[in-house]
Amino acid sequence: MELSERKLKILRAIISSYIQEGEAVGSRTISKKHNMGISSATVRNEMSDLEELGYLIQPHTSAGRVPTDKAYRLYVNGLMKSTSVGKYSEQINRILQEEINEMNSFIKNSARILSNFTHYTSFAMTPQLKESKLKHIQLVPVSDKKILLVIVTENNIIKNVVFNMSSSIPQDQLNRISNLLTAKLSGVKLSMLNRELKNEIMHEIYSIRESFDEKLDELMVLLMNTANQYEKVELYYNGLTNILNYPEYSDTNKAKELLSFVEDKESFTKALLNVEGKDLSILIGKENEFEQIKECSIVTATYKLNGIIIGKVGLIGPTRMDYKNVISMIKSLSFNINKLINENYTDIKRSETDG
Amino acid sequence: MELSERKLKILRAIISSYIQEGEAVGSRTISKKHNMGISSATVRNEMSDLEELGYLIQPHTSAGRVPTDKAYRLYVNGLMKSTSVGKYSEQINRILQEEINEMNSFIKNSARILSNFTHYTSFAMTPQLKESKLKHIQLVPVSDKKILLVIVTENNIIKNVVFNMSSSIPQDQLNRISNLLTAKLSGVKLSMLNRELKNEIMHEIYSIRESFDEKLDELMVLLMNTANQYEKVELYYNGLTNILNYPEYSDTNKAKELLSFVEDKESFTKALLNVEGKDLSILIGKENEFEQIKECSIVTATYKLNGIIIGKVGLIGPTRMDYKNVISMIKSLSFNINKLINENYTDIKRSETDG
DNA sequence: CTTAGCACTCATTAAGGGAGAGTGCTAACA
DNA sequence: TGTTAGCACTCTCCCTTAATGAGTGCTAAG
Repeated sequence: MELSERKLKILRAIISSYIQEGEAVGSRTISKKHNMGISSATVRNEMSDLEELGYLIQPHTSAGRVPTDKAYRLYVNGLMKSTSVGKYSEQINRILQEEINEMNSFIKNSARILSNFTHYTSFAMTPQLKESKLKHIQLVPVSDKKILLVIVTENNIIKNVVFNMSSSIPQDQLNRISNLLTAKLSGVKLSMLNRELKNEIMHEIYSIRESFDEKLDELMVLLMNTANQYEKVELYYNGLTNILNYPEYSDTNKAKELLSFVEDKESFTKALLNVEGKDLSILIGKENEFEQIKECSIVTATYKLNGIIIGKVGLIGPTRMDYKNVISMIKSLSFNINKLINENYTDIKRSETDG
Repeated sequence: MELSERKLKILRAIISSYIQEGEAVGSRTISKKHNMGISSATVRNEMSDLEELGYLIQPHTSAGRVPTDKAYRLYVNGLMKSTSVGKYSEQINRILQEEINEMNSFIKNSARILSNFTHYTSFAMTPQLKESKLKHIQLVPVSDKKILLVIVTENNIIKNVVFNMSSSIPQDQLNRISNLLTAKLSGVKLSMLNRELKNEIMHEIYSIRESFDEKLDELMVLLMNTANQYEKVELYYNGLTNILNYPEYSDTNKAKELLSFVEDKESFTKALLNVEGKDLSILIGKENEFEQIKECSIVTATYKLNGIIIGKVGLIGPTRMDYKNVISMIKSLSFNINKLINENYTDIKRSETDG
């Protein structure tokens, strides 16, 4: 059944009001404050219909009405006035620039911006790199038997891993091995590292016959074994306590339940990875998979590198979320993230000085 | 005025009970449950004295009594049965080992252990390195004009900074510069980097006359300018929401006030740095400097490298904290942190292969 | 010095009773 | 047929009142 123009108008008014005030909306409020030129009785009739259709519920008989998840869904799908990329775009761009040099700081900064501007709890995932290609490998001596492996991807993203070797390798050999590995592995995807590639490369390398074979072998094993670590995604939050601003969570137990869920990075990351990778995804209330967040909405945006999604930013708040503002904000943010990432972390032809 | 043996016994019983239950303790409870062989009336007389002496207060006339900060101070200073290094020491050691290779992960892990074992909110500061000496410097090409600077200190701690250069430097030159910088700067304290040292070193280097002077100059300026960044301390939390378990914070506003304070890493770090650097420091209630935590206790332990304090771990909770357990736990933890750090991150004679 | 006894205090809880917000329904009106 | 005024009804919220009970301080006797 299609909703009449008037029903839509009333529904929108109710949703707006509820998002603002957080209290059940009565017919009189709508009739008066939103100058509909319609009496409260008429509004009541319409509201009664809207309730029957599943867009509204009454907390109790003599309360006003509250929008359902279905109503919010309708709202974000088009009922709210569509939002352009927000007015804060330039400001966001400026703040993002401040931490552009290092990817993780950049992402951390993104989360901070989002919660500062929206007053919800924000989060940001660092890039997944399994599809990234290696560009440069550098081994750095740390201590006698510890070696730092620095990986630079073609996206200019940097990863560190420390290895424990069974015996020490002198500096000049480390440099030679670094050059060798860079030459052999550059252009190879991180996700390919842990395959039979190792044997193949070892074969090639053995044919050159260097004097540090057995060490190189051990090194390769370690390198391959820890390859899956590079996929490890970090999650940053900001504004966890913002949740406590909303009357929905004035009950400590409710607040605790939600905060504990969010604070547990592992399960929350899992939940986020499950979210479909659309440019902008909005999950409202019971659309969420996990019980603890079925009264929340999660808005996430992706960021891409060369067209491939590598991470997500977003925020979580009560279903009564200021979607309009939030969406405008998150669009601005992800627009700027994408722009800056692709300016600063994009694939570049390998420098001729390599190898 | 000295407290009589009996007064001390009663006070200890009250504190224990209040730490356990979180509710004002009455004379009857003490007389009965702690089998003192003393009537409640006698206990009342003693409690009245203790109140006059500032060890107890009554929330209201007909409530039992609650220990004051002064009472907790007495308690931790010796009233509670002294704690040995706890029984979980081995378990802690095992868990710490899992993330031993990289300092920041190690510290993050420490915070996790602390909150998991105590159910309070824990925190851990990453090492301050201004007193650390450089051991190795490696420049790694990232993109055309971006260079990664990897610093390894004599403590085997690794720091990364990405620079933007005005022009590109080929790989082989980067290696030569790296070697040069390692040779010139190893043994130098990080805190010395931003001084006139630069000019001195440049002087020396100029005398060697390489072909890339102006780039090196730029690089040195960047390196020196960002030197203060190496001191930047990171703060990790764990179990933020544990605070919500305690009835003291069943009021959302109180919880929010505290959580916001703790969540603000900058000001909280500042607060922590102000704490005197004893092996074990306990700040009870109003002993804390900041208004927002004057109803909390903060227990911190330091960790050292070669006898120098480089960081802190600790936890925050209501003044009604289970000091006995907490102190035992944190002693175990810091003991193991110190042990492992000094095994894995201790100064080592520079390898002969350097330079 | 200790303790039994007792009056007193005060938080907590439950019950009762407006007040107010909002509804549903009906009947009249355009 | 849709709209609206009117009204009874419902239910929450808040205030008051009263009962309960935990715990105290004081006194007087042991």
